[in-house]
Amino acid sequence: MEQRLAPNTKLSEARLCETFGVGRMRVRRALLLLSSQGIIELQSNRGAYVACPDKSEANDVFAARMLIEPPLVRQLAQNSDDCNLELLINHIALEDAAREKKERTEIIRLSGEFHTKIAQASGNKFIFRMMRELVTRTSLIVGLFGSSENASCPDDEHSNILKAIQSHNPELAEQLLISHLNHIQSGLDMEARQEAPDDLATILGSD
Amino acid sequence: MEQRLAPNTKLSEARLCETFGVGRMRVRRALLLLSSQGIIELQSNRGAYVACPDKSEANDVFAARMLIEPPLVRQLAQNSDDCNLELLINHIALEDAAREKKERTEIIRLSGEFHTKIAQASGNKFIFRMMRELVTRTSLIVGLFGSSENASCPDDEHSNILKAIQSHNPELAEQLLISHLNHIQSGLDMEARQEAPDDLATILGSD
DNA sequence: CAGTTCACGATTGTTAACAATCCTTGTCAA
DNA sequence: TTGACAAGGATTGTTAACAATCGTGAACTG
Repeated sequence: MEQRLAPNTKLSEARLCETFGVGRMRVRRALLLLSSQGIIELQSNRGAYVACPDKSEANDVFAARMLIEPPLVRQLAQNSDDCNLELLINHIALEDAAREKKERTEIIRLSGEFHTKIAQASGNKFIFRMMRELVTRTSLIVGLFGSSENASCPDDEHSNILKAIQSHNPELAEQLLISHLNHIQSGLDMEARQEAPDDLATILGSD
Repeated sequence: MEQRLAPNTKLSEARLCETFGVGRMRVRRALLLLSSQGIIELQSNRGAYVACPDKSEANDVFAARMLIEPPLVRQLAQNSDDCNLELLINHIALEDAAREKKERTEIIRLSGEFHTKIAQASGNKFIFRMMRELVTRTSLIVGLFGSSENASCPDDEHSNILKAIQSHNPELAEQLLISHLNHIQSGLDMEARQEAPDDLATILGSD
């Protein structure tokens, strides 16, 4: 989920209608759904604006992830057969390929997706949903506060985390993930929020 | 959030319209929101049915809560001043009062609310939202699989948990909460799902 | 009698017109 | 010049009619 729309951008119904060639009803339904996920904010009689998380919200997101993800990875390292991990193994391959081809857009997308796939590998539907929301929100935040170069997760930390999981080393896996999250968070500049490029492209995956 | 509607009950738009005296648009919007929270299930061209979690989903819910809630309570016991806990203290008073008056409905409602207030006391918006969804889903499950007598959380376990938090005893608080969740889960009969009373009353709090 | 088909009623999905609200802009007065 | 105010346009919220889909039951056929 890449950052294509600047926060606070207004999403007018009419514009979305013609952009996607779809009726107003569909657009309004999509906007309602997006607002329920906190991706946009609906203001009564005023329209929809893409969410603009502030410093405090950013901290909350990372605190929530810090609460959930480490024990999740630990648990995964404890009791997971290679069958469950196939998803993650394939994912790392995709990430490597994208990094080799220097497809920046794809790298960013996959970088977030890795974390949702960790949740998916747990096989728990609710944990998956929670993590997906948190990762989406993290993408928004990184797009807002992130320094331009390390917008993606640094280097091959993902790969190392997976290796720790595969070798059934819960402590290491957990520790690596904690470091990883800290790296992401410390790569943010909480003061000067930069304007992201206003692109207006394909967000709203399925209406 | 009490159980007033049997799972798999169909919610027809027309019926909801006249029940709540509101236009079809409002109803549809509410249904979409409820479905996004997993409370109901929307089937295309067929209508809305209240969700009917199965055994596996029930396990997932408790697993997710087991992952999140214990460290949350531990954390709360570590760094919380009495100011943050005022919410919980007042809540326990409400529970006691309701239990004294034997207001069964109110007891059940407050019993779930205690757990969302724990999340609220953390001050983290996202954790609060996650916990609220999990508690709602737990209510559905308890209504489905719960033995009739212990539909609410047993006795004064809530009160003991709060005391452990107030006395800054993280280990005890965490342990009490784990036991508490286990009690709730073990009070369920996963085999014969009983039909809940079909009442049709005020769900859909705010349209 | 069992099974299939078709038509009708009921319900949901969609569209378009209408109402209400908000924002802008132009005007006027201090 | 600046501020308040009002009119107009633009945008969102709502309603009601229409279209599409689904379930049911009767009629028909083997």
